[in-house]
Amino acid sequence: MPELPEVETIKRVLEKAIVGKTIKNIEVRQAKIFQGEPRQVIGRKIEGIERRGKMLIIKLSGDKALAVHFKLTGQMVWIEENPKSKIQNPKFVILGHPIPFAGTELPAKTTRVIFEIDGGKLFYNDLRQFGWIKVVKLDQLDQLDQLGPEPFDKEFTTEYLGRIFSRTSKAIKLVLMDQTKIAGVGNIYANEALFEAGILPTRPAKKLGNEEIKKLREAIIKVLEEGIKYGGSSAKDEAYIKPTGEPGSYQQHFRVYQRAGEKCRKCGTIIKRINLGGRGTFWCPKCQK
DNA sequence: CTGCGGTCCTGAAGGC
DNA sequence: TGCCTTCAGGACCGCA
Repeated sequence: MPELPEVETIKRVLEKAIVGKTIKNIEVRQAKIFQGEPRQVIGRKIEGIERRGKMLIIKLSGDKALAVHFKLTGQMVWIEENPKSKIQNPKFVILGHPIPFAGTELPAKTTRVIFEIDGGKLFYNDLRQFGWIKVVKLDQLDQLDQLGPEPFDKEFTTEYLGRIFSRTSKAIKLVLMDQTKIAGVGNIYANEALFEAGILPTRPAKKLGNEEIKKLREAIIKVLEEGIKYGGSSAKDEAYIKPTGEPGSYQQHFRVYQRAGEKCRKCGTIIKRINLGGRGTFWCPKCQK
């Protein structure tokens, strides 16, 4: 599921691929996914790509933008037309590499929206159709979602976390995943950060000590940076891939996520799993207190 | 205001 | 083998 590092990866790839180009047409294959009028964005130039929490923002000329939320199974795949191809049916390449998209044809059964852009096509695929793409005015972007501070921003301080944690007795993991308190942290990175900080996911937020809060803040930043470094995580049952069609590799570095029954990398104790707020929750009973 | 549970959707996995 | 049920999961909505 695309969380902050996955959306950041998508952002960085698309920045290189489509900024400066014009949207020539939009094919909406699943009406509920695309909210707004395609004709309001057709003909506009892509001026920049940004990320806010788990949302991708495609800034367009004029006062418009496309806001994309991938939810559980959304993907963006950029297929570039090969300008050098002399073949009648132009070969497609992905950012210069003639590799097939995950071994399948595009559009796929799960393709919900196709953007025809100068030089290629951008496919929005979404198996479970929880995601959306909205046409918004630039000045309405902030109203789209009430999001807490970005973990890489300077307001994301130990003091800030202390303040929000002190107000609730909810399990700390649920607070980390609350987008109105911290933008961009989802299930994978909440699990990983709590292991890294040595804190049990079920601990009431208000019971954390100052030293633990400081460690947790650093752990959140550390695991998110790692996630970005490895191009996000394409774990089993997860639909995330980079817009190049390649998977991320952070799943190879998971400390606890989806490792129930396996040995803790630090102490060898068997990793446990429970359901917390309806989400798979993983921890090491020895390393986390 | 907070917190909880239902909802959307599909494919995989489990039960008999 | 095959049908039916259950489950995962981000964010929103309605209700207590």
